[in-house]
Amino acid sequence: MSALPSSSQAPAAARAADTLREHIIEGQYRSGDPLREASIASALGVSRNTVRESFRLLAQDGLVEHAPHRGVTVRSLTAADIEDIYRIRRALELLGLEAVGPDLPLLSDLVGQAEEAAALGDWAAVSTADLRFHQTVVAALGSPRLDAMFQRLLAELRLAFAAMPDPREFHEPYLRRNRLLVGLLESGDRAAAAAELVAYLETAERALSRMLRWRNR
Amino acid sequence: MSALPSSSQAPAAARAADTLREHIIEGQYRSGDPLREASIASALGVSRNTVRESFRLLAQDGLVEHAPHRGVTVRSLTAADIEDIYRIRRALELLGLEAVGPDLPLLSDLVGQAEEAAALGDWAAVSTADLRFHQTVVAALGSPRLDAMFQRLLAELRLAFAAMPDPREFHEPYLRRNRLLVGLLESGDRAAAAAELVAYLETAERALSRMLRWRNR
DNA sequence: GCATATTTGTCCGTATGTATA
DNA sequence: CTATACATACGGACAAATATG
Repeated sequence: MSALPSSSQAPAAARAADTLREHIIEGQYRSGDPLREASIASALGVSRNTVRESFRLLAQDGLVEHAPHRGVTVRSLTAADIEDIYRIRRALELLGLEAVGPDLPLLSDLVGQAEEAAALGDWAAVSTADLRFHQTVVAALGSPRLDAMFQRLLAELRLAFAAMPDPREFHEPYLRRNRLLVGLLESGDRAAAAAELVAYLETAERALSRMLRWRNR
Repeated sequence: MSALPSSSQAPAAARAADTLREHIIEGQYRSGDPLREASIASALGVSRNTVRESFRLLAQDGLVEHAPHRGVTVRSLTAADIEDIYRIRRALELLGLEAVGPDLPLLSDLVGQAEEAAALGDWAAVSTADLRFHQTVVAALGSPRLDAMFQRLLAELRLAFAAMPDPREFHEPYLRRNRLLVGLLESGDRAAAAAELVAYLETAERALSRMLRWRNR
């Protein structure tokens, strides 16, 4: 499933990419912000060459954009991006739902993790557990390539999550919905589970595109 | 639709990646072959830094693998890879087929290009036109992300194509099948078109996995 | 539109660590 | 186990493109 942080003995470029990825996901840079090679190099204590390599890695995740001679900027999502992402989510997660079987306890456990994080008010952790939940649904399809693609997709989504003004208001409703979804799956009611998933995605997409429209004036 | 070669004034890393991509696709390196930074740098007349950056770009296409402290090697596909790729092709191209409409003349034109290339015995060009044909089918879905993913998928496939002993025997049958497919679409018989596409993919997958099994002892 | 400052693009030399014959 | 080849990483330098006043 990857998405693991690189160990301390991993290549410097990978470690640099990890810290930058975290900073971006946590919203420490805003969409469109330029990432200057020199300042980041000195901030992370690595050379400019290493920073440039880490940029290429981040570009693979869709978290930054690279424009020749203008450097990289934090990716900024448009309304069309949100639409595209959620269209694909609907298609893939619905397919995945039909294949979910032995992973059900894992899904239930992930909802539990999200609930614990919510109790602590750690909405970043809630978000992480939520995304891992949906990644697990897709993983039921057993396709490494779809897994990788979906992971990039969710990484992009975090850009939008980071821009949400009230994380709690955004993430809290999904706790109950995911719990409900697991219940429906456990009771074997696939049709109802599918309907609930579609409704979930619909709600999230609306909230995000509303935020985007608001943010872009 | 991208996949365009970088212009001569593009960054050196991008140009180097283009050259290497072409070499790999044309089968000048065999699967598993190591790509040595130093030798490639001197061969292309660029610095090792630039070569390293180009490696990161090629990794995005899935054409090379990067192992820490062991450098990059030309990706080698397994039977599981072929299976995964064709499962996704079936799903995406069938969806795309339903959305094909105003692109029909373009599809017909691409088959024409393939036929011309075949007449000249240029099987690499036949392969390119064929892949572009299927890329166009998926493009009918109108999703930039699915387009990008599909392009990576087809780039990986070319690794297997390059390993085919007799390109003509492999590619020739698909000319007629694509022409047939366009005819069925033009006559509006979507069901028959879908069936033909599935049969096409089945044949190709079989041929490739047979080759893989033979090649790996 | 021009001159200047900033930043990226690219190369080189070198030192260190890692894997393998 | 040692030797060697190679990747990793740094820092400095300069050219080229872009942004800024």
